[in-house]
Amino acid sequence: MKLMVLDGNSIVNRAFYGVRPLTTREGLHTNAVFGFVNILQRFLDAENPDALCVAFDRREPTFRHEADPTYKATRHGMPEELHEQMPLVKEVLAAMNIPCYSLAGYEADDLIGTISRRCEEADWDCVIVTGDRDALQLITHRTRVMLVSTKMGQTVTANMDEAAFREQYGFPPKSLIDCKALMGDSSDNIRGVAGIGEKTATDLIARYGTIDALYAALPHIEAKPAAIRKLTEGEQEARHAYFMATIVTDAPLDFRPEDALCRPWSEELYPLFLRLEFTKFIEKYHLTPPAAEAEAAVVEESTYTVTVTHPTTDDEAARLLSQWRSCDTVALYALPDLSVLCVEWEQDDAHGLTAILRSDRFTGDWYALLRALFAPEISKISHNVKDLHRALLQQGITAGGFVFDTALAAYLLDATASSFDLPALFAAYCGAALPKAAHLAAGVFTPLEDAPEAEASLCSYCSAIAALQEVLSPKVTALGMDRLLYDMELPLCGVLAEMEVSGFRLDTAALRDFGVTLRQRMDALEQEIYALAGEKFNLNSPRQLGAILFDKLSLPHGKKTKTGWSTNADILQKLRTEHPIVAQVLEYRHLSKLHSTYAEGLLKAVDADGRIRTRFQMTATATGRLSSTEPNLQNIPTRTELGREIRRLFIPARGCVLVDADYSQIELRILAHMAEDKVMQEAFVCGRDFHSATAAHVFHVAESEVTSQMRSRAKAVNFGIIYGMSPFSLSQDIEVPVAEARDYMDRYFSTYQGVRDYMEQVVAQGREQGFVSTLYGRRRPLPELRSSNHIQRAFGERVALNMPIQGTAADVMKLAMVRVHRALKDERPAARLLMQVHDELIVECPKAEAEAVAALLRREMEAVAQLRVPLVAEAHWGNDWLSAKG
DNA sequence: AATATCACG
DNA sequence: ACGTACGTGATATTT
Repeated sequence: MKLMVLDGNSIVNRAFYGVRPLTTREGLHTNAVFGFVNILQRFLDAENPDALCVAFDRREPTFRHEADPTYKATRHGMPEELHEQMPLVKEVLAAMNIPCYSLAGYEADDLIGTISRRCEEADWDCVIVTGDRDALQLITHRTRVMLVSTKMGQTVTANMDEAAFREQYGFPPKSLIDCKALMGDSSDNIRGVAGIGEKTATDLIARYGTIDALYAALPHIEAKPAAIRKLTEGEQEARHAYFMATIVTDAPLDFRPEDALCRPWSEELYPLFLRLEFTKFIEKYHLTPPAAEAEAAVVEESTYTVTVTHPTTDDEAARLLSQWRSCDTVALYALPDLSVLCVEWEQDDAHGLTAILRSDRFTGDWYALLRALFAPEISKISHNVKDLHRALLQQGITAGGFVFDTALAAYLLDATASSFDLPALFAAYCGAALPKAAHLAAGVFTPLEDAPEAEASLCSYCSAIAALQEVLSPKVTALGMDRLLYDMELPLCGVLAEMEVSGFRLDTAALRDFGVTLRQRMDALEQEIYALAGEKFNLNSPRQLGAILFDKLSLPHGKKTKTGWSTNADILQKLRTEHPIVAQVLEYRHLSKLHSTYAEGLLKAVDADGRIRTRFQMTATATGRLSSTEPNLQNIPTRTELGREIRRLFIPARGCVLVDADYSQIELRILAHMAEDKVMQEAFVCGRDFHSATAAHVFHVAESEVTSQMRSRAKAVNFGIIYGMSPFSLSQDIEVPVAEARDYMDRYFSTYQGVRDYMEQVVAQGREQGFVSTLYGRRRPLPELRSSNHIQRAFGERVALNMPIQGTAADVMKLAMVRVHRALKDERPAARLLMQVHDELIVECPKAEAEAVAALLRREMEAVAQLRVPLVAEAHWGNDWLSAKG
């Protein structure tokens, strides 16, 4: 039999500092609980013990404190965010039916010592899980310690048994107490023998085993006279330290190993994890609501859901449509291909009327039904409205009347949430789980009548949309985000859907050729590299490359990664002069990226009509930006000559041109506006080139005197400011000493004092409010700003500086897209928006309209906002993306 | 599934 | 004494 015992305080501590801050939507900190459950689960899986328990310290003083008031006096108490999580950890353990022990006057260590001895007496094995090396003294032939530590942000464990201990220390585990008696322990504030450190102590104990033996032999031991004197003078301290460092193994604890035998988890775990928003765990362990609760839900549902109808004829549909037109709103849930629709609405105080419409069972005109349902006259709330818009557009229907989107609302409330799918939102905001998505399982909805669980889950998803809207919409209003939702995000859905459907034409033949050329050059380089290395290896494996560069060729290595020495471009760039192989590798990497991601990658995504269609994600970023996936068209190369060749292959439809418009320095302009920095605003109002103007100010020269180096450094600082840089990171970027970088920053801030004050203010306000926000009220929660971990706090500060700027720019662009779309529809209906790349829009239009469309783009983009500096957009056009960029 | 690298704004 | 810019997504390798 085997028992596992955890040092609760030690593991919770590690979890707290190891896991980034997590809070529930209510603001409850949960990172330590999360990390604790993770660690616990990991060891349960690995050890599979028969019994399990956890020991905790008490807050009151122990017998050691009574013996010595200075014991642990240098420790500071735990931070509040950690403290508030201790009861939660214990709640979790209680719900898992895992016994917890603590005892007045004793530390967790003493209980663990006692528990391990009781195990041994009962002929059980014992595994101790802790991060505290002190526990190693408890190792015996039956007791092991799993020592948890953090290496490079990764939790690693060392399995310490008698052999492993002896190998590391050179003496038996019990002698660890003797060793500590001599060297002391600074973390517990135990002094030990003055002047004896780790080295001497380990050495002496390895030779004599115990302090008793050492002191008995003291007069004639082999050691420096100074050491002997120190030992003689320090004997009393040594005896005291021995007492302090000894873990008690016979505490008066009411415990037998059988008491801790593993039992099944209780039903309380589900509601608890739901409250902590640990939906990942709920899924992983397949937790389900307690039976009583499930019953209640069924009862509630049966009184709530009055009727489910299955209209199949035009007449039935027409009756429903007229009802829906008179409704305030209807909730709508649809399968991705619109083959099944579920509508829920209220009428005359009857709740939860539900209709399920199936294209395969519908005898009337399904297309006409779609047109009518998605006309603006029916106000609809749904989840992922953009995707509905797109599905409808593919059937030739331009939808209207979407008045709410549960995913977008939840995104506005907390853009950092990990998931915005319906079950996750329902769990977080309605506190209950949605039944399994049986209606989404392949083929289930064909015989719907024979699959009642599929129909039930379909209805409950639709119901969840209605329920979520009730909860979310007042929250959105309360946080002042109505404009963001109703005037920005919702109108954008239709615009993005059209862009996704339009796609971007690609010169596929030329792309194929380009890929072949790249492949040939890669093959040649590969051979040269193997020749230089003197052997063949996998060039795409950073690990194998590292072995060649740093082991075989013994080039100087820079940074370490988790698996070896870093071989990234920064490092290789610095090694360029060391060996000819380096430049070849860099060249190979460059070609290989273009080949696999762009040549091959894009070809795989081209549709039959020669156009490539991305998907815009509206809820992916923490700042409010869009993202582009499958394929990502927001990272098409532009920085190298060869890379730009890819852009040349993005072309307009026949008879058309591409018009490309981008905002000039939008983020810096927004900074000048938000910081109300008069000097920076001035530079934008009259300045021709903002980076030169900055350089002139910072270096105290006339703008005509600015050299290209001065300008490029000023530019680096300008960008760094937006990212919340430190002198160190600036120095890395522009490759100057840290002191010089600091000097630039000092000068920058004395030039732009408004920016300096703004930066202080935005961090302070973020810390107080717990979030930062854009000009339009978009928020990002920032629990990191209150973290007691300085690395996390520093990260929070950089984010606090960046998000309002990046996010405001994203807001401006979203408004611009809605305006541009509307203006094009009104004035240039033959033109269409194709792409957005954060500060850039691409439109495809008839050749003859290029100039007019360019003017329209500039006009609409600049008119979005009236800032204290001009908002400037530039537009060019051409026969491919590269030339259209101007 | 995690890691390293590199493409973009 | 730390560890280093913000925000993304795709690919290939390795576990």
